Amino acid sequence: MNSYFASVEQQANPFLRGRAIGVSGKQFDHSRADQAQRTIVAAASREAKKLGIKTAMSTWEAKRILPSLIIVSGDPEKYSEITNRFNAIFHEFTNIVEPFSVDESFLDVTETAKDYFGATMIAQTIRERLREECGEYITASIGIAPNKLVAKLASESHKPNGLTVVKPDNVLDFVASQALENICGIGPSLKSRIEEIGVHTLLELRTCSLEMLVKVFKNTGYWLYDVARGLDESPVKDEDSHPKSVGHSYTLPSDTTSVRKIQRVLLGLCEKVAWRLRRDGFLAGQVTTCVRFKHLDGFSAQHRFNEPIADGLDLFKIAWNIISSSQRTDTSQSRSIRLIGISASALTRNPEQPSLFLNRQKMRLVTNALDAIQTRYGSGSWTRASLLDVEFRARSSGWHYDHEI
DNA sequence: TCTGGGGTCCTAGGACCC
DNA sequence: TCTGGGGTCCTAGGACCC
Repeated sequence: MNSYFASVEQQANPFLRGRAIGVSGKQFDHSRADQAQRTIVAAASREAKKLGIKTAMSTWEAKRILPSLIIVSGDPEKYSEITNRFNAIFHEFTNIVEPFSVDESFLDVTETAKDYFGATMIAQTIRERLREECGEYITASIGIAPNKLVAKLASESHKPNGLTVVKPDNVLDFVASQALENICGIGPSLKSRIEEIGVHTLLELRTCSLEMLVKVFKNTGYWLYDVARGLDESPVKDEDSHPKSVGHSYTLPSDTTSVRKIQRVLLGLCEKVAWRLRRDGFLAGQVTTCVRFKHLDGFSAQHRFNEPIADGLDLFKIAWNIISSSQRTDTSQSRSIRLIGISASALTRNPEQPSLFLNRQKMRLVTNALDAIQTRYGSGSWTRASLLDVEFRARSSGWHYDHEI
């Protein structure tokens, strides 16, 4: 999809059409639009891009470059709803659909299209269906090729609203015409490592022997050898493969050393993650937390455990343990914290077996009831009292989460 | 007084086992 | 007189993608 979040917003709100808009990475406070806020431009409209706005710029910088830029707060739930809609359209044409990100999917149409003409027909029909179902502002660029590597490259070669076909006979020429960094998987670091051996284009990369590439890049060398030739055997994966991790992170409006604030944010994040785990029927066997300090340095640490969990408070206890036991968050040094993140992984399907422990069974009744409320009334319809920004506790000495949350 | 938030995959070292 | 070889799992960090 092209300028995805921005197009969705322009589709939803006619006032925004034809205007330079930037969709922010999180809630944007328009009452303090003149101040620097800790968010970035997650997507810029076509009009904004023309005027120099780039994805991942801070909104502060974007506003400096283009004061008339309209900042719209991002709405992830809305975007993933549209994503579900277009993936449903893709399923009209093949059963093999691999969502690659919120705005990109791979389709294997080998069986349904038969040849490149058929694939082109499918692409054009998909474009019509997108217009019908999602509106004319939400446009896609499509690439058709013998494999995922080249198809992705092709889809990005003509934007917006492009359709690029690379038949097998043209793969070598097409790949040779591309810059190293256009390849999905060659980022700034790998690019400079490649340039260090005197290779600056994909054509030059093709002259490198496999032995040399493996010697320099280890396993990545095999992949680079294939990339230079437009070879890619990786299959289009069916989407029923379940996620590997579920996480949330939050950048505080201002840095803090307050243990209470940090715990409150962490518990809120754990609650969100736990809710998604339960909603999607998963249990987590590993928790990773990450902390970023004032100057953007930070660390992450993880803990694996034997009895998988999907309860917010359980996640919190483990996550807090990780943070508080780390020497790098030593409270005597009380380093100012900017960001807190938590991620649940080692996911397994929840067999819905009744727990052996009575208090676990009771808690399950409570969480089931809370989940039902959340399903019916939406996220945010309940919260833990300890997440409220109110001083309501009588006792002020120390902090004991078992009692107070 | 600058850089969000959601992910995946790989690597390297250490603990531990036989 | 002396510590090989094969393997798994866990952890921290980094690169990369959108």
